[in-house]
Amino acid sequence: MRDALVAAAFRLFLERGYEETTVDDIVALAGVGRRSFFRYFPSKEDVVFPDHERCLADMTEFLATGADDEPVRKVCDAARLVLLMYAENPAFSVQRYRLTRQVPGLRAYELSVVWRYERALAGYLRSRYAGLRDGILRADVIAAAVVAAHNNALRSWLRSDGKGDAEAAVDHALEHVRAAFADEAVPAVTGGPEDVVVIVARRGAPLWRVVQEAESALGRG
Amino acid sequence: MRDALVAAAFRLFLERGYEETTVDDIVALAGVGRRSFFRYFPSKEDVVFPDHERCLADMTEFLATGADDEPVRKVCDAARLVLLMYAENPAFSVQRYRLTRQVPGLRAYELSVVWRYERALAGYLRSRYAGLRDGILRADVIAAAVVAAHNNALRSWLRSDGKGDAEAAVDHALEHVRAAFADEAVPAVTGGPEDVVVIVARRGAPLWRVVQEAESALGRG
DNA sequence: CGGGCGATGGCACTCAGTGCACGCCAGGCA
DNA sequence: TGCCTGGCGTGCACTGAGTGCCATCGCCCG
Repeated sequence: MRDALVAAAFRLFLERGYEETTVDDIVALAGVGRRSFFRYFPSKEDVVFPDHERCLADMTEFLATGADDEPVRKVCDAARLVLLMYAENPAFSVQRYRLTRQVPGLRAYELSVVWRYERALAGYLRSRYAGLRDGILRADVIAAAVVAAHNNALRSWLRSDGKGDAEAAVDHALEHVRAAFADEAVPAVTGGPEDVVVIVARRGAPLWRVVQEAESALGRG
Repeated sequence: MRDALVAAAFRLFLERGYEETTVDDIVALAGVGRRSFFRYFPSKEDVVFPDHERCLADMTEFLATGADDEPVRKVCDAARLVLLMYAENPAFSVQRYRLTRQVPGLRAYELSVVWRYERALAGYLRSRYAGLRDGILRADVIAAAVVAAHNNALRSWLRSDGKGDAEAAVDHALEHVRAAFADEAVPAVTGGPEDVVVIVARRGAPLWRVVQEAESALGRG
């Protein structure tokens, strides 16, 4: 029933546009009652994002379990869960991307979905950084940066119709964030002509990590 | 007329809640026709954010003019414009904050407003970083981080009913971001005590630049 | 004084979303 | 077998946001 409604909805959305399709059209095509639509989807927008609720639950569970000695790495891995959901069904994801790009209402809805992911990441980081000076600020900024990097890579993959290696692109983007905010060492990547690199490491950081970051910052990693 | 509608709307929103107030109620209190409401505000949500359109225009203009030798500093200053708008009218801002916190629809709308600010910042940074390796990625991440830091400080100020120094809080938050992503030097600010610093400089870098970067990294710039 | 003209108001309409009650069907029980 | 019950789907009527269209009114200009 759910799947039938999603299928009917997307057929019509792609055929004649989102705003030009009414809920009555969808239920007529799916052969079900109008009232049933709103049983399965609280709003017309929800039918466009049928799998985010599950993915958000997965992310929350992921953040609540397992090792977490490196919070930044953990939230990067959590973000990758979202990419996996998109990559599960590239054709569907690309179609939805085109739809959300040209329908302001859907873009706004997507923002609220992304916001919930970001709050999940930030909530995890806040608890991990509790007690640190500016821990909450740091948590919010890192969560925002991770989401931005992930979405940057995801969108460029979607724009290329799902061709190319999405995972590699996301890994590359997240690596930038991880590098800028890593919990152990912070390689300084500057924007201008990069003839000077400064690396600052905490006392107590494993030497091999410092060496690794140095090599990476110097482009010889 | 605009102001009258905003005043009437907020009186009712605070009195009996946002969702419990219809547009008919607002126009009845303001003594104008229902059709005129939608002339001034495209939707019921817009009446809650009557000044963001102007602020966004101000920000866009600010980014398009003046010096821009340090892009990160520039976008931080642009973000401060938003704070100024909030600080112009603390009582109103606090009321609106309480409203948006408890009405999901308004929160979603606010997200789309924030998103437009973020895209303005990112667009500026994208043009400044054009040509750099991963320039677009860097632009998006920095814009997201700046917005997150700004909002973190802004919200904690709003939560305290507009007491305290909002500008100082935002300056502090933005300084974290500026430090992490500065265009010239990138001091690595981590959460803990930074009592050891390792400096690596590329062969061929001017010595004065190395000294400069080191001082900056050590927070003595 | 008459003719635009821009701002306002009224009216009817579409469509999303909701509350309510009815019908249907499956399963437990005497 | 007949009955009760609880959940699921459905039809219906209603509210309220948002829109298109046209009438109206005040105002400036020739």
